[in-house]
Order: sequence, then structure tokens, then C-alpha cells
Amino acid sequence: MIMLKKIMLKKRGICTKTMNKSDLKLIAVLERTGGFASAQELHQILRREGDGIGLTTVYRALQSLVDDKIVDLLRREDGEAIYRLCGDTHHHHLVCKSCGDTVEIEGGAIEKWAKTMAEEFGFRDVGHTAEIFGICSKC
Amino acid sequence: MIMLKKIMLKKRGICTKTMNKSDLKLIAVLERTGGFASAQELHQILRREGDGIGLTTVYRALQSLVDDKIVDLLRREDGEAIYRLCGDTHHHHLVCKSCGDTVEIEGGAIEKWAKTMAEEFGFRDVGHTAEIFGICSKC
DNA sequence: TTGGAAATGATAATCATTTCCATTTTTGTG
DNA sequence: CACAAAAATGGAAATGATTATCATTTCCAA
Ligand SMILES: [Zn+2]
Ligand SMILES: [Zn+2]
Ligand SMILES: [Zn+2]
Ligand SMILES: [Zn+2]
Repeated sequence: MIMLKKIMLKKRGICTKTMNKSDLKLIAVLERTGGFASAQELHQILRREGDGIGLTTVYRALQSLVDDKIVDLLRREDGEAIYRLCGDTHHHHLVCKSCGDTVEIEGGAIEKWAKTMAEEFGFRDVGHTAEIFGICSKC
Repeated sequence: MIMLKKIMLKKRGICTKTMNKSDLKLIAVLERTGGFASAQELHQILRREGDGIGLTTVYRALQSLVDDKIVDLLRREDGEAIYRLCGDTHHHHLVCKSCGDTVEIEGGAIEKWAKTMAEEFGFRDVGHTAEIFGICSKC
């Protein structure tokens, strides 16, 4: 666990002071699995690995990690929340609908588009979402 | 009801042959309210207006309208599905987080961006989502 | 050591959405 | 019109994710 802390610190400059054991467990499992996974799936994975962590705690940890911008939250087509460890800079995703593989991509064009549109229609405090999904070359 | 059919026909070129009473009711209420609304909200509105339509039927009608590309489906932050009557061409939305007002906008830059990114990473059959949200000038 | 704060997890509650199924309405045909 | 088959409808129950409660456990600083 201490090693993980150090890795995380080095890799992401995250202050682990505010992180509890569960947060770190979730980061670890997200790191191991890669791609997006739902809270339920992450819980099952941890359980299968012998960790007795409770579902409630999984939800709590994920929520806290999302608040801290350490994981991305987006939604499956049916609305279920899925989570993914992500870089700390703003970015978007290219997701394979078949295998779930995900690429983080730059959204330069999007940023400009969002800003332009917001200005044109007099919106302020604007944010945006943009995701691309398709079938990857392996599938 | 027949008048509505004709209006819809003229306005959208939709084949009403495949549309039943419930579909038309939902179109009408969506037209009246404008903006996005959830299935539950639409059901309540109809009920309040004296229509005894069942929740099941509301869900069914919305599903069918989404399939026919007559309404847009997107998601609130909590994952709840919200629906909106929309033009038949591909477009995106600029939504006010405060009052819910929505503007349909062109996504030329997005379309290009999505295509470019998909090509770069070898994805095929790609689709995309892109929404902008902020506070409108009135709010 | 110890008292309070934070974390945990089982259980129950919530709430949107789906499934089931019996009943009603519509439609086509003679 | 009468009547049977097909489609539509809606109430109730089931499902499934997420959240709220709350008693218990773990941490930690004084
Ligand atoms: Zn794939
Ligand atoms: Zn962006
Ligand atoms: Zn507004
Ligand atoms: Zn587009």
C-alpha cells in the first residue's frame, strides 16, 4: 500500500493525505483493469480477489475520487455509471463498444467549438462532454 | 388527433402509419413543453391534464419515438433519461443548467474531430456524443 | 491509554425502468 | 353489424443501480 502511495504521488501529484485505504484499493483495481468499469463490477472484482470491501464503500470511494478528479465518470447507454482512472488534464475518450478499450484523446477542436457556441448564444460557466465510440481495430 | 397527425406530417415528414395514439400524445406534450423532460415528468404532466395514460405506455411510446429518431434521448447527471422532440438531422445541444432551456446547435467541428480521431486510432462504426451546458443569458 | 472523529459495511429504502399479464381497443373480413 | 385476431394499454410486481441509515470498528492525536 505504501508503494502504491508513492507511485500515485509520483505519477499524479495527488495528495494521499486525504485518501483512505478504500480510495487506494479502488485506484489500484482501476489501474489493474484499465478501461471503464461500473461500481458493481469493481466491487465484484475486489470480492473475487478476497477483499471483503463492502459495496457501499466502493460507491463512496468512487464518489470521492470523482470529486477529486482522479477518476472519470461517464455513463453506459443504459445510464449505469462507469468509472475510469484518468489523467488530471481535461480530455475526452474514444471507447470501443465491443471490448471496452479506451483511448484518452485531445479535444482541441471541441474546446474551441464549445467556447464559440457558448459565446454565440450568451451562455456562461460552460462545460461540455464529448465522447466517441466505435469498434476498435482488434475487434 | 388527426390534425396533429397532419401537422407532424407536414413538419417532419414522419410516417404516422407506425404511430399510435400514445406516440402522438407524447409528441404533443413534448412539443408543448419544449426542452427536455424525463419519462416520469411527462407522465405526470399528462396525468395532471386529465389523461389517464399509464407509465408503462409512456415508456413504450418514448422508446418507440427514440427508435424512430423522432425524439432525442440523453441523460441527466444522475443518469436519468431525458427526452426531447428534435429535428431529424444530426445535431448537438447547448443546455442551461439552471432553467433547462436548450438550443440545438451545429456540430461541424465535432463531426470532423470524431472522424479524424477514429481514423487515427483505427476505429470503425463510430458515433459520438457532445453536449455543452452552462448558464443562459436569462438566468 | 483513551475519547472522539472518520471509516466501514450490512441492511433497508429509493427510484427509474422493465417485465408480466389480464383487459380493452382497434382492425380486418364476411 | 358481428366476430375473431392482432395490437395497444395499464396496473402490479420485479429488477437493478444507487443512496440513506446506523451500529460497529479503526485511527489518531492528546
Ligand atoms: Zn475493441
Ligand atoms: Zn473538452
Ligand atoms: Zn437558463
Ligand atoms: Zn455530431
